[in-house]
Amino acid sequence: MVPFHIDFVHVGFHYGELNIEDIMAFITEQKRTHYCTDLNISNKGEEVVLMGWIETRRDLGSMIFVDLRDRTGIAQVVFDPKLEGLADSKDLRNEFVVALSGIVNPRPEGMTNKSMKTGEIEIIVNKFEILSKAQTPPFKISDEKVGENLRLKYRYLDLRSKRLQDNLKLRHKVTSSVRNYLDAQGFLDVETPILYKSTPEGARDYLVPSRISEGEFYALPQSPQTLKQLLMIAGYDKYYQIARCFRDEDLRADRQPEFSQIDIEMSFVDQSDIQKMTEGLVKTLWKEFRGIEDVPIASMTYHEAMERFGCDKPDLRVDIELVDLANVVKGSGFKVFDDALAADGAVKAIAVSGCGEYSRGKLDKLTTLAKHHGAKGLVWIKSNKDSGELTSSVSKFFNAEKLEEIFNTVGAKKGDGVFIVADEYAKTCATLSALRLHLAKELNLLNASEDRFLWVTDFPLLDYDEDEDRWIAMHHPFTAPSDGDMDKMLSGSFNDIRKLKAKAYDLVCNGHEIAGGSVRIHRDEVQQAMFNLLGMSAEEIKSRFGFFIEALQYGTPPHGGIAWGLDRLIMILASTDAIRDVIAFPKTTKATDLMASAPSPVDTKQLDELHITLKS
RNA sequence: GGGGUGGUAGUUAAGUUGGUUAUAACGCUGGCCUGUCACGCCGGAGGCCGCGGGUUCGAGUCCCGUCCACCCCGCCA
Repeated sequence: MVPFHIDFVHVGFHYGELNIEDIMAFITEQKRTHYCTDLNISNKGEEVVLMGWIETRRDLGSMIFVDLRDRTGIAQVVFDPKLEGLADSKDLRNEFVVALSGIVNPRPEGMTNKSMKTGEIEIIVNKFEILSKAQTPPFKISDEKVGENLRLKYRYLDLRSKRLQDNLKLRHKVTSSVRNYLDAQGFLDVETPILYKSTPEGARDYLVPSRISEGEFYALPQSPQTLKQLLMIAGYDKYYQIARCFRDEDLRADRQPEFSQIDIEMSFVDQSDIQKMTEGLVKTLWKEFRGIEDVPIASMTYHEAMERFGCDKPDLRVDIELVDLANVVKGSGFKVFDDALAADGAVKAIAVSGCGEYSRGKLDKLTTLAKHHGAKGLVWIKSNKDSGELTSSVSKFFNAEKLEEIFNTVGAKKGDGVFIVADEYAKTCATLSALRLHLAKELNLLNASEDRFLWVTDFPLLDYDEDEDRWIAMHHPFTAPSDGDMDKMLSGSFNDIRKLKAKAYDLVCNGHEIAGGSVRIHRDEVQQAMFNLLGMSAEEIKSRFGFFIEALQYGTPPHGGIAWGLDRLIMILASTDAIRDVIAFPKTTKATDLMASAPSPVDTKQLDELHITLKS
């Protein structure tokens, strides 16, 4: 007798009603022969054993149809409750778990269901057992309209849905394919620690207090960056890992606090070798999962991307580009434009078809959007779609000819709207880039049926951090400067620190950065110079990265690598726009787990062991 | 840290200028039904209108605060 005792009563039924001996007898004697969707007309007449969940039941009195669901999908099973041993079929409810045996039967003439994979057959049940009852679920598994907070709380129910099962199956297949690709090229899968060292450069770390070393902390890795470089120093040459990474920053639709990277590093290579290897992987994946032979991958420099799209990860599915108006509006006497140009800023514009008829209200909304991105305002010119007559928010300042000239310079046509931003270069770019994407979505100008890849290369080496009043690494502090800039960096003999370029590259797909990498610094004096540029004292360098600088001195091969955002990759392949849809147990935008209620308070005893006292 | 959208039955939503007992569909539940597949038919139960204040004779509705979810900015090398 197997112990079977649950001492609480659920609404509507009691678990004790189930006979555990019958249950165990059934699953001991009757092994599952098929998954639901394995079955088709060729199995006609076979006796099969299925196990799964009740998706729906249709009780017609002396005949009960049940859609049985398992990992593969759904098959219709038919009960006659008058038959011996089948009376309990009257009690079946949604999400009950059952085991059954029956005969595969072609459905009667005219009764097939073409929308179902198994719609030509049904299983006539001759024996079954309820293995587990279920409370009425808080939502129907197949209901796609249910709010996400409820689905996150009952994630294990939502995971039963076809949508999430398909996504997780896809994820499995993609990672398998990635592993096969890299394995075939001689890459070695090496695991690196999750408990590691805090390197407060870049994202905020998740910290783990040490019990044994009082007052000291581990950090969860933001990426295995230094570790994989150490593996190169150790001679492992070609490394990869599907690595879990952690960043304690605010979340977005495509950002989770813990996520997976396809982390890759290679020795004795230059940038083009890494790009070639990456392109091979893209093409392999897109062939396998999209059926596209030799998917094209464009390339442009960071500078070009900013000039043309105002963004370092442009979505090329949107056919709108930024146009520089400096030459056209220079000395126009319009203060907003003149001031921006005088302050070394920019005046740029986009032309958008279909905006010529935008109402004042809509234009005001766009102005608000522009202000949210830091611009002081938004200048618009719109063109009547019939007459082509121009109206503008700045018609007081420009005569008709000048407006016409601006309109034409931007490449606008009859019925288009032109939007102009004059501000600091970065703000101008950011605003128009956001506007470009917003309008493309609003006006359905985005060709969602194709994926557009783009390499963005030649990133600046450094970026200025206004808050901290210092230079920070644009990619990360291990990124090598471009060949021409190496000596300048070492000698400090550069005129403009902004102009130093990095051997860094991002792979962009549909406006998502799906992979990013760089050739690394492999000489310790260069690495030292880099840390110096970042304003780190000798002491800081030693305590944070001393081990790494030292390691560089023991024979470091030239090396570089790339890391893919695995979740974003799957997201694109699954055609969803939320990263939560491709992660089994995701967190909310406040980084909590609604199902398990994590994070949560802990016992004082636990805190004591960790030598931690909470403020207040 | 800032901005936006939403929160009404188990679910999804409606709820008018503040005014009787807060609606509907689905789900749940009892009954009937041999070809359903969004089964159908007849009946029933089900509400702290997110939470806390306030205004008012009267608040789901107006005001203030707060919590939660989602989207965006900052942030995310």
